[in-house]
Amino acid sequence: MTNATKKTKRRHDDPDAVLGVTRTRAAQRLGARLRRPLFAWWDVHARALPWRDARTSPWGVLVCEIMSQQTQMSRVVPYWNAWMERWPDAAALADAPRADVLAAWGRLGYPRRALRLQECARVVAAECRDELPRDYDALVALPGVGDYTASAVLSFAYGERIAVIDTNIRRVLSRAFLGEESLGGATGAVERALANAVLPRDAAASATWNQAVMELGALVCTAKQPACADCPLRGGCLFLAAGLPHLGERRTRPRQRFAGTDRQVRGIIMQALRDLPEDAHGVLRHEDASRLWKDTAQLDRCIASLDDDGLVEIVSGHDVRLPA
DNA sequence: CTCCGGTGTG
DNA sequence: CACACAGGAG
Repeated sequence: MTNATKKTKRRHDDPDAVLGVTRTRAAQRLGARLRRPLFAWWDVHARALPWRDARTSPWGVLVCEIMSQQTQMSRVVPYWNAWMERWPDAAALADAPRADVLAAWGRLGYPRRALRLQECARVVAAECRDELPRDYDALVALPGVGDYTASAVLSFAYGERIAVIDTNIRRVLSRAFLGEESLGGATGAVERALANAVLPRDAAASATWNQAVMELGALVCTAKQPACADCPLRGGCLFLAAGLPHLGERRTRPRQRFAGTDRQVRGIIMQALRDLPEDAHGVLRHEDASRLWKDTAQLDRCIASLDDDGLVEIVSGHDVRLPA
């Protein structure tokens, strides 16, 4: 899916139109006031993650962001280091066998991300002269790149002034500036407008702001147990002032259990394929696959869905292997 | 809104 | 055991 209609362009970004002039100005004033303590905190507490090295290419930043989708940074670090050494740019990744790409993805989870990353690499290599676009619409049109990832690349790799909105930033901004929890679900117009209202006007400062707010959400302003005593925003945080109302509340109803789901079964199959012995020549025979899961109907359904997703290939009718 | 992995943490 | 985690696509 590469057509431009799959993702909507950013709209409703004008804070005045969504929040009203008064609330917008109040948020801007508070944001300006909190910037200094936040940046001071960032200077001291920012984690020394490898992709924060100034020499990291925009492609390297993109790889990091894709790997980090729904995955903790600490788990990403070793994968990113090995990945960038093996495939330093889009052109290198584009030429790799899909089976190698999926195997290298290892236990990061959501292996479709690996597939999309390679599709993305092929587009960038073939259509963009191996150079990642510096344009929101072009980025968001790439496979596996949504609003968050496009914004993160523009802000962190290119230094453009754009509001980055992820789960951490939503939580921190909603708490500090609105005094309430960010409820689950899609990002609302209010949250988007708020992010734009408090984003520093200066481009360089805006990139630091995005990173610092995100880092604060990861290390201090966490979902369940925020360390308000250690927070650089405590002097102005509306959520703290209100007594942390409804701390940890979510609108989304509890997720389906993992045990017994297709996700677990698919994961087991992918793991078996990654860990196949050498003498298997990359092929998992159906007889061996059926020992991975008791419910044969579910197993076969999952193999079929993995095949549909391009994550496996079915050979000789019912054996399975990673795609070439 | 649902599906899509795997792991650290309380 | 429950739950959150630098989301994206159908």
